[in-house]
Amino acid sequence: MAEPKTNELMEKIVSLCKRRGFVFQSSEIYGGINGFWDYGPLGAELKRNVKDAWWTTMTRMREDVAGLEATIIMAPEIWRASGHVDTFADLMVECPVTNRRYRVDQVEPQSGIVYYYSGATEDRAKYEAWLAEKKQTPSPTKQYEDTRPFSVLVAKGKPPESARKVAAEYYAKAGFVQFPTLLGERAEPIDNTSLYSPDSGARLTEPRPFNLMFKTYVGPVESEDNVAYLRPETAQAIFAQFKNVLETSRQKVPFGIAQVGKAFRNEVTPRNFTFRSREFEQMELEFFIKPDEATEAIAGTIAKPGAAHPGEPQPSWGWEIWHKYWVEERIRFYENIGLPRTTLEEYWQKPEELAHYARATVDLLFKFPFGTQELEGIAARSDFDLSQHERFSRKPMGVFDEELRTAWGKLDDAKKQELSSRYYEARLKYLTKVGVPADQAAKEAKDAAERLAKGQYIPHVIEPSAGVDRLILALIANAFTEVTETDEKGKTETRVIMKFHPRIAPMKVGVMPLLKNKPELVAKAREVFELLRGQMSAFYDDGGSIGRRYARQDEAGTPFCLTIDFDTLGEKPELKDTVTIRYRDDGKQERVNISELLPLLLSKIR
RNA sequence: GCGGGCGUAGCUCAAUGGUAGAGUUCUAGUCUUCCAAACUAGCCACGCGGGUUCGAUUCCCGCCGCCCGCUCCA
Repeated sequence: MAEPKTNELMEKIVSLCKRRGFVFQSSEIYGGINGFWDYGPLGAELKRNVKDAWWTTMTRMREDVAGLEATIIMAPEIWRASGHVDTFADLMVECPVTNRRYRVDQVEPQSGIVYYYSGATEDRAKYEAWLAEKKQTPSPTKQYEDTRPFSVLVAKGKPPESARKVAAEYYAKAGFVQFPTLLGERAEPIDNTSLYSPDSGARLTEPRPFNLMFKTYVGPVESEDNVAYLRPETAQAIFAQFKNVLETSRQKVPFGIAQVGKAFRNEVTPRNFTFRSREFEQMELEFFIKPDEATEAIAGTIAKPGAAHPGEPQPSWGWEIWHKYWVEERIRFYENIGLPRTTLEEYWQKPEELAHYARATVDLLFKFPFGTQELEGIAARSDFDLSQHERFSRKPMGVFDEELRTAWGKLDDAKKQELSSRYYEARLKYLTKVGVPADQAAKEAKDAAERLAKGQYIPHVIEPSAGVDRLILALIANAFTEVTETDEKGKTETRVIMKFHPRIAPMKVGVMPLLKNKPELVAKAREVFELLRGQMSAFYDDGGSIGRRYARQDEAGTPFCLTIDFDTLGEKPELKDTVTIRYRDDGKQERVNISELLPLLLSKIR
């Protein structure tokens, strides 16, 4: 149940975003287009600041990360290697009870008895008991019957109750009725049908294309031969260019490749303002590490993570501690741009929730007004990605590690044997999982283990992957502050202050003359404005009263306002060439000499 | 994708089968010595398309969009 309060808050945030020019609906004059959003003047500055902060933190401030900017459209084979095409390229049917999807041509034909139902009505006694327990009144719009026909296949010899159970689940799930009484049951034997769900027996949905990737054609001819996709994530480009970056950046494992860019997913239901959009931007790092067997050969042991930030990277770090390291680094980043740790949640995915390639995944969640939702996922992806690209492209993705070769030579035989066989097992497991025939898999795994002994391996990956647009939304929600004030006449007024961290605030400073109709004040204010612009985003404003201008800047989230008054001009000689700096969050004011302004402000926004 | 609600100035809301009004914002001006002051003037709207009708913002249908619940989110 959504609290009405949170809806109200979201509405206020959406309204402010439009009113102040943070976010507009895409193509609004044509009625809008679902799942696409534009950033207005303030939103564009905010987004740029956030991306710059990420880029600076992740690449410029680190010696072990290099940048990349790849294209949105890439060779379609990339998406076959990554697994994005396979699952979704064909017509799919869905089981309405378990929601599992099947390729329509891969549903095994079944035989048995089909139980047909013409619909269901509400079991009022159960429904009312349930309402009483939940202390709710019935919804006036609630219908008490569902007239959609439904059918279930059960194996011969099974009792009709098993069919009824599935049918009841179906009707209850669809929402018309909570406690269905089934109508019009009749049974019929059937042979070799592919219309029913292999897991629940429920009648499958009509086949429909189900590909969440946007499709286009390269070249003027729209044929199947030149189909291409808009990338659904930026990560794959990093893997595809791994070797080129490695060779040109003079990096050695462990190192990372960072990229910021657009990605596209044809979401079934975009929701929650910009949170789930069809066109969105990602900030992704793929951090390549040695397999644990190599690390152990070099360092003798594998360091394990504790509860705290593990500190500076060490040669003994295995994948687990690297993973923990990146989780902590990413939380620090959010703290640095004004999202306190208390607004975030860490969610360690359970083994059964993990994607097929992942060894561990931590979601960093933000407490949005509409619920606690993912901002970033930090996945330990093993060597899955590079291995897949090696298999599909037939280009070697392994690296040669001098350190490993030297260390390996000094190991005793027992240790060599142990590490070798662990590496062999891991490779075998991967190869088997992706469908390589058993004898071939065994041979390839053996080759890989032999290469390891010579200093060669396919790096493993830790991937911190963040959504820019949902981060912007989080920052806006976090900054949004309402202040209600009552003046001496008893009139209450609610004002909005956007409390962005100065580092990411779209406008850093507002410059204004105290009075607009005094040319000396205006001239001096323009002079101060010229001094600052170019060094930071600055806004000159002389419209309306000074209070109105402050309020406007508060709503835009500008952390500092400078006011030029008669003392600036020398009315009080000791205050000549000083201005008032006014702070957004508490309205406090200080006098600052113009010559000190630039260093002072720069120190606050960096 | 299913079900429900909604759609009138930038925003918040009104009225109406005979082409719309307020507050606020915004713009310009007068004034104004620090937190949305006052006065004057001005700009700006019936989501799109079809139907019924002499006439539709109003009634009906379709589409688009937004919100809510389910679903989806590799």
